[in-house]
Amino acid sequence: MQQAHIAGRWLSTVHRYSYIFLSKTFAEYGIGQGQIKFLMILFEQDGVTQEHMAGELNIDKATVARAIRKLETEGYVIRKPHESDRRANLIFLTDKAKGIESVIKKEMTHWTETLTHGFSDEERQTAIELLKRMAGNAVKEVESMEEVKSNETAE
Amino acid sequence: MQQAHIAGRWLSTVHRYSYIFLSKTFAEYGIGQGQIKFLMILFEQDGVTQEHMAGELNIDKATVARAIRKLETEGYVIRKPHESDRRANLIFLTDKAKGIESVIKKEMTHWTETLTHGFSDEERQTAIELLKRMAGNAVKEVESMEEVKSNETAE
DNA sequence: GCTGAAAGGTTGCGTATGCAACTAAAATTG
DNA sequence: CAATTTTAGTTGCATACGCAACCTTTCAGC
Repeated sequence: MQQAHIAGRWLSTVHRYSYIFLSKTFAEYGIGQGQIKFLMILFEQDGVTQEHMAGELNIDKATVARAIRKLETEGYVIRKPHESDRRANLIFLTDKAKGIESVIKKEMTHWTETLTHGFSDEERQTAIELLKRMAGNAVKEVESMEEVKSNETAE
Repeated sequence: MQQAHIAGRWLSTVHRYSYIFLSKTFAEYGIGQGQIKFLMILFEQDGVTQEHMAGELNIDKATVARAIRKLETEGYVIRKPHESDRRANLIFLTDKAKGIESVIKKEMTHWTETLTHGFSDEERQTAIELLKRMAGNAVKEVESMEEVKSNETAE
């Protein structure tokens, strides 16, 4: 085996090039790479809170707030106040967003196919599964670091 | 198979949590996540140009310039003018950097082990190999997009 | 050897992100 | 039910990054 610490390098390269690709691809729609993931969530389940998205994507709620605001400004989503919890908003797709749903999904699929070009079906499946497990491990580790920290300050 | 476009989600989660972990881990040394990759390059080969690093990591030369400046400010590297090419600098590690080389490598290995927790040796190996191929595919695709663009403007 | 193109670096600007601090509205608890 | 804690969201600040424009220096072609 090579140096174990080399994994992060490829990960970081894939991430940065995904950023470049998605930014260029959706620029003509006024959508940045950072907003796509929220649209993808909404395509699955429309009308959720920002908190829900933050939890679903394991992303900071401040980042959610800004991404949703940008999408709202561009006319892709609207915020409706939650009827029984006045702290929360529910986020809904507009027709403008629904109109480009298929384009977005097509490009996302295209990018995944690009990344896994030359992979066998099995390798493609394995790649996704291993990445999912890595994501789970990453989240668990960082959360355990935070627990340690909050226990310390509580003493 | 699930939706193909789901791969990017895990990728992005792993990347963001790597960012969080590495930022926290190296904060006490005055080193950010963004500088680590350059130190790793220098641990392999000391005394290279910024251009070399940009090529090696497929990273923008402006980002290299800023990361190296930060490392220089913190006393981890020095820039020496290239003796035969007055445009270029050669970047060398200081003793301060060499003194924490083992710590950095240890933490990087630890993080990789965390990400691949519960993986068999074969899965760990596969994960690294598939990521490497994905990175290669990503770079190739974006470069081909740029070629198309420059051909268009040249006409 | 000039001239124009290419290469190495830097800086300005914009985006995506995390963290900390904040507000306002629930929810919990004594 | 009043006081405290938690939750949903926003804003300020800092970091990492890409792209474009720029400056020097080097190189290639004539």
